[in-house]
Amino acid sequence: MEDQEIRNAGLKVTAPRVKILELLENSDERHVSAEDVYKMLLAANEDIGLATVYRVLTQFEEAGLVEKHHFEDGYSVFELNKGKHHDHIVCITCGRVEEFVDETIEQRQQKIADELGFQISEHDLVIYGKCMDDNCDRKG
Amino acid sequence: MEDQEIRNAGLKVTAPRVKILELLENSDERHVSAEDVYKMLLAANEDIGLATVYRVLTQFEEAGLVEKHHFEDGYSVFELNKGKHHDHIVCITCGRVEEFVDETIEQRQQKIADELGFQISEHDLVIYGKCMDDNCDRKG
DNA sequence: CCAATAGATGAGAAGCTTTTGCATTCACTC
DNA sequence: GAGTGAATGCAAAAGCTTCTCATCTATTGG
Repeated sequence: MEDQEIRNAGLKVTAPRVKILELLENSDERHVSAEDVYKMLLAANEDIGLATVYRVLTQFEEAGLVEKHHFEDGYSVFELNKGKHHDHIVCITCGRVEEFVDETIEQRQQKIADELGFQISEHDLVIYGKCMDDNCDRKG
Repeated sequence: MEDQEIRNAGLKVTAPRVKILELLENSDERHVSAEDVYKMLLAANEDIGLATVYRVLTQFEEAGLVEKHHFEDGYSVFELNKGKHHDHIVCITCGRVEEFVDETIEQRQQKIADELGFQISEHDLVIYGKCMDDNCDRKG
């Protein structure tokens, strides 16, 4: 049940929070923007304001339920925190996002951070490129 | 002379363009925002509008004179293109940016991109962490 | 089960960075 | 040096996100 997750986060169990969490858990698309969530809610006939979507997503992030990423698009995307760490590769043309994990890179990153005096607490690595998808022109 | 670089980029040699390029070349800070540039121009008693700063920086980027990065701050930063590729590690607290190059990571990235069907034409890798700088609290 | 209260919500306004429209000004060509 | 197309400054607008505030609701205790 989503209720408990929300309660554990120290938040009241309200309709918007439950609906948004359900949505994130059932969405085909793992990486969604606040606007995406808002549109999905409208499509599901839920009367939830965009401001609330932003507020709830931010609270979920603070509670560790979701992760927020910026990428180079001008807006933020959120994804359900699945516990295991992973990095992202983002298509600069169509916005497609793939996840990956590479132990070698992890280790090198750690080494570089150590050398430069950085503590990778909020670990977040993004590669940007161009994907070879057939319909790689506009987001779809 | 900056004039030739600007001319080579297919742009008219105007005061704003020369001033901004000079500024980028002489600034202590390699990674500056449009706002930073604008403020530096004001400080130098140059009467150049913010819109022009954005336009010029964008043109410089298209011409390959500078590189633009977003990082997770809400605004973009620009740096003079020094030709040699490098990646960035950014402090999520104070915004400090360090550059690094790691051949192993380069190779692994290439491999990952290949496997996932991405072509790394616009190569851009960013690590986010927390730096251990003494005055790591607010940008400065 | 109801009242009290701290917190949550919706709608719109506001904030920030970046872009655009337009009249004026300027760099380059002849 | 005049003509022309590009460049500039200003203000307005756009796009994403946050804030304000009056209203409403989940939770707690009686």
